[in-house]
Amino acid sequence: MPELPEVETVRRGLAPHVEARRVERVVVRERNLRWPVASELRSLLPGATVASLRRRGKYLLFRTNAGTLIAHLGMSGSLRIASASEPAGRHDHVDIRLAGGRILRYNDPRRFGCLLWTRRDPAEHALLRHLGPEPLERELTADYLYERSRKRKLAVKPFIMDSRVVAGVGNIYASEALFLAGIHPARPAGRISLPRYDKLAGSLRQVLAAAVRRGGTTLRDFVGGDGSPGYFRQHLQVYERAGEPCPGCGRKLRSGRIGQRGTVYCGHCQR
DNA sequence: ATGCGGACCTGTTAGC
DNA sequence: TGCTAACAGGTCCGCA
Repeated sequence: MPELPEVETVRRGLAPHVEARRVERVVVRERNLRWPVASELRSLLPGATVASLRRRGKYLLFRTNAGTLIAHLGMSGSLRIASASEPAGRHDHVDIRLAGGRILRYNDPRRFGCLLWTRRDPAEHALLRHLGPEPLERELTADYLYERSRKRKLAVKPFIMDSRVVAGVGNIYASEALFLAGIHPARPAGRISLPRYDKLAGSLRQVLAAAVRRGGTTLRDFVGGDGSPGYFRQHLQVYERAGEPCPGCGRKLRSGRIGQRGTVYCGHCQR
């Protein structure tokens, strides 16, 4: 479900509901996520007040006066605001009840997500420490991508999906950005010129920003913090469009597996 | 250091 | 209609 634009959409939807709000109670129904749900959610979070909700890559950071809740939605996770009267359903693993009566509810069928805790600067947490630059910030430059890719034989698609290289880029937006930049997804990262990385950095920024503006991409059931779906799906150029005509040249879009992930591309427009 | 495959889970869909 | 296999938006870990 969630890549950077979806996580940012969730953050924007949730922020007004959680910021400056005190946590009253936490109910953990299923501890077994990717890692066990941090015990601090029950020992330290109740009574704490959320100061801010930030995002780093695909991680959501709920900063409180007692520490920071680090949340990742994995592949199928969601966080939404529920009313106190809504009964918990299947896969509703954690409820965080807020002052005012509403509930921040974590649901995750596949349980690839996580809810962790740190009392220190979250940027220094082991999971965040090695994250690459934010693609929507100025720190992601063509020079940076060019330097990091030298001598790398890895295909460019898994290269830009590596969170240590760039934070927050998943399968959908990697596919889309490479199409926009006219770069073949299987091309070795180290065999791409500086000008082409300039194009790619621009394409990444463009596609991610456009997706954020439209509330992300809803493939199955993604909904933002306010419950509405994302509307970027209809703007996808190649993802989910294998066999359809390329928007650029009209030839059939091809599909294959690159770096163990399904990949759609145009064999003519992308080199 | 790099790159690959496996692992964690459930749900949906395609194919027989 | 029903069973099975493949695949799905993520990413860490261990091994070669």
